[in-house]
Amino acid sequence: MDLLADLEARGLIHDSTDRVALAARLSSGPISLYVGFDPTADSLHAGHLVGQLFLRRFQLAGHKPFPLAGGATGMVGDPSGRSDERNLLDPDTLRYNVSRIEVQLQRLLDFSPGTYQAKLVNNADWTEPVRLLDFLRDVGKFVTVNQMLAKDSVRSRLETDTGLSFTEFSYSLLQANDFRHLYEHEGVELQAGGSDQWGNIVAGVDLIRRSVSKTAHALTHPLVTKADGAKFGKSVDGAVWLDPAKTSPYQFRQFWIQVDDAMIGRYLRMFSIQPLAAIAEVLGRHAVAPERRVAQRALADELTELVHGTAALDAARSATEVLFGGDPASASEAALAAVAREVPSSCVRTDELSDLIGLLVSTRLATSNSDARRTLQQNGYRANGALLSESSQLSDVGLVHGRYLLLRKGKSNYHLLEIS
RNA sequence: GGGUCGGUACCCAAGCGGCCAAAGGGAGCAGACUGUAAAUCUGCCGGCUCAGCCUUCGAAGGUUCGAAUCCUUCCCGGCCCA
Repeated sequence: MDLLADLEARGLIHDSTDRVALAARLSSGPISLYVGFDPTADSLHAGHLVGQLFLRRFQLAGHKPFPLAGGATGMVGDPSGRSDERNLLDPDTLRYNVSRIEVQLQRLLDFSPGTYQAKLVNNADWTEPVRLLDFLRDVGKFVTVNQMLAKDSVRSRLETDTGLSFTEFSYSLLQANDFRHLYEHEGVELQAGGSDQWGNIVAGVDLIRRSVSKTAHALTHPLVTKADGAKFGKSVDGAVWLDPAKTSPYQFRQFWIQVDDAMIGRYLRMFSIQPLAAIAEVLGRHAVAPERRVAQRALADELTELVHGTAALDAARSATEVLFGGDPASASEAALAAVAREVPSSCVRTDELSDLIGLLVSTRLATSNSDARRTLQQNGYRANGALLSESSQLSDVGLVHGRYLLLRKGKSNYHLLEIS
């Protein structure tokens, strides 16, 4: 099965420029391609994985991937898919964000020397030196405002009260210039991205055709959604980040384990780099006994290892065994140490145990004293597996290994206390 | 600038002098059933030293025994006119 057919079967193709021409180009030999990531935050999130894995899939097929950090485009703000003007981030924040994202962009790809060696680029490198007048002559002259106004992202914004600033209006020119720059200096012939990027990508294809009379290709994937159509990549606590300091490997893995049955097949095809036949086999086993969550576990393990590494995956798994396995009171010391690294934890003195309500609030298992009381009345808390009530004394609960107290709210909210 | 309608808890949205911490829906939290799923059902969903008390209904003043509800001024938004 060739690469395009594989991507198609995985539900990863939303749109492309001339499909026949692209297929012909891909089969004629290695191609260089890029996917851009703007530094809107100091970490990428789960949704970005589709784009990152796009590069990975091409690299595995022998092509050369260019992950791009949007140091320049991030300064301007992409209006695509937004109903209002973005707040500009200050340059220091952007530089910091770029530095964080670059670390993540290097994780999933092979950077060792070879024909398909990945190369990290930052569009600030070639955009910042460009002089305004040169830009207007070398880029602006090849683009008509008529076309730009026709784009959905622009047109929808023209009808709003806030409008669209010239800054954001210009965004697609910068991205188009990126594509042309990479085409001319790195031989990049294909740009991929989410379906919301179609207009920006095609702007680059057009610019390349008009200014240097060459053919470049565009390929977009559908944006990932949840079963209810809600935005993907958000968990209870917010976005699912790739930065382990923001979303721990344990939480990251849990996010995938908790995926609906209704979506797991689709996600597995979109996110797993396993062959489709292997995925079909996993889904087959899952269908026989869905309660075992075979498919969710397979996806969770694969992605956790890919993003956080084998050691982090092992730690997350052993933490999971304690938290969702049997009695936490019988967990080994090593397993509890793993739990401590993966779920929120804190150290308290013995005398602090007497203030149950206060402790529930300070561990963030309750948002206020009232909330703590309510949840206690509703049998929402357990300590080392024992149900707590308003009159419970934590000092009466036996510590595990003489110093651990595992607090749990509901089914999957934990906080580990280490008593000193 | 004139007119007019509106600003209520995380969001939408009732209430229009006491029965209002404020209907209803959504989101969220807990419980039941399950499979760390979905659906369904139940409870909760401002705060507190919790049978009670305190602070809220754009802001500040005022009328009243009593105001989210009436009056004044101001701020913000929709629509119409200029």
